[in-house]
Amino acid sequence: MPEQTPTRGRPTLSQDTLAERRDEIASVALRLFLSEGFASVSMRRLGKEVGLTPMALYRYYPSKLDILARLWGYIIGKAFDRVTAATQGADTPEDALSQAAQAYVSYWCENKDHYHLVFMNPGVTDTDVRSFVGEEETIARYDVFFQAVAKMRSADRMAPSVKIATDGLICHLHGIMHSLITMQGYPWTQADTLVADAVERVGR
Amino acid sequence: MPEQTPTRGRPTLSQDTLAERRDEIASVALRLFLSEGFASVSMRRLGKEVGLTPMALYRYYPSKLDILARLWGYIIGKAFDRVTAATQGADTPEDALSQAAQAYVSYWCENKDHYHLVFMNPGVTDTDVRSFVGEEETIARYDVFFQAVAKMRSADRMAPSVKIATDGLICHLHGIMHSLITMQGYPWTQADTLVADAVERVGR
DNA sequence: ATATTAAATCATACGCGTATACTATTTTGT
DNA sequence: ACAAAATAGTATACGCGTATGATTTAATAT
Repeated sequence: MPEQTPTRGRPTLSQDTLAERRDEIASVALRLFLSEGFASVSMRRLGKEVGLTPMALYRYYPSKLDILARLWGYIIGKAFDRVTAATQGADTPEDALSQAAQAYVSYWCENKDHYHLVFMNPGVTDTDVRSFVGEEETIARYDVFFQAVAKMRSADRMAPSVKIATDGLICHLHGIMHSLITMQGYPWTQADTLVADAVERVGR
Repeated sequence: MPEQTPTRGRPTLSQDTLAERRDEIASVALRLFLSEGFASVSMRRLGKEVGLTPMALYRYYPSKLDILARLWGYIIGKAFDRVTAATQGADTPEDALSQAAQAYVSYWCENKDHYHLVFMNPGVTDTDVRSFVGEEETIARYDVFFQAVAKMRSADRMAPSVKIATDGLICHLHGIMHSLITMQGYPWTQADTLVADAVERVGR
């Protein structure tokens, strides 16, 4: 039953205009969320800035959180732009991985607001995150780390040991970010030392 | 200027009754938050269960989040009860650390709701967290890990290398928990493998 | 006794995200 | 031209956390 379009009645918005308006909303939202914080920007406010009634926004996104989710890809993209840039100047595989890790962690630590937007969000449910992490595009970004680890070990990128080591490293880096950002009262060792330590381990 | 108490007017609640009612509220809140989730339990509902007007709760806690913060110590305590119990049966320092790490991570992974309550909370600000992590009692709990690492290396618990290694380990474990719990769509290596990997590294 | 004072408590109200029910718009079939 | 139909958009309302101001309570000074 291929859900055929009805012959009468107002037609749905074209995919183009739908996408266009979603983009418009997302770009305004990005600006506002970054400058004033996710929680502080209300749907009423966002609607006003975009030129829509608050409820009209729901024609384009099912919830406020979904608007945020749309920005994840963009923000993660920015983080990885810095990561890949950092690997360019490296002359050894070890150095490349080290640079990548430092760049990744320092991006999020320097942009705590981005970190909160992506990793620490209010009421982000499993399915929400799944829809974001599940995006091929986003997963693909993390391949930089797999490549770097594989090259460093002159192993195949698909080798099980590379998978374990890289998953471990990514978790480790996330843990450093998460701990240092969210538990600022604790006397942590400084980030670059922890990252260097984490990377060293991957080299066996 | 020692802020002397006025001679007229209704006296403030005694520290005892204040503490008593705070405890009463906290225990009802714990029950409800665990069974129905933090977000789903409204202050109106909590007030009704405790036998107070919603706004009367604010005489005892400045915000809903502060009620939650009061429960952090309790929940973290439960996690560490399991951690210390796990180290009892161990016969080598290596084994003790391994058991401790596995117990810590599995506690949070098995009690995702507790994890969210403590580590992933909506709108937890820096100062909020500081007030919780800053509590001597909570910080002291983490000493199990420092002790275990020190013993394994036959080093002093205060040695800088022990500090770095243990901070790194704690971050690593937090990262494993955080990543596996919040990004369930990603094909992670399973937790115990990652934890074993993390622990092995601390042993040089 | 009673007025005075300060704390405790409560009632009301605000802006939030958004569910729901309504109106407006735009198309096709007659 | 116009009725019917289906989508786009809007107005209203709900429960939320909680700020604010009014009311009640419990003590002392007269």
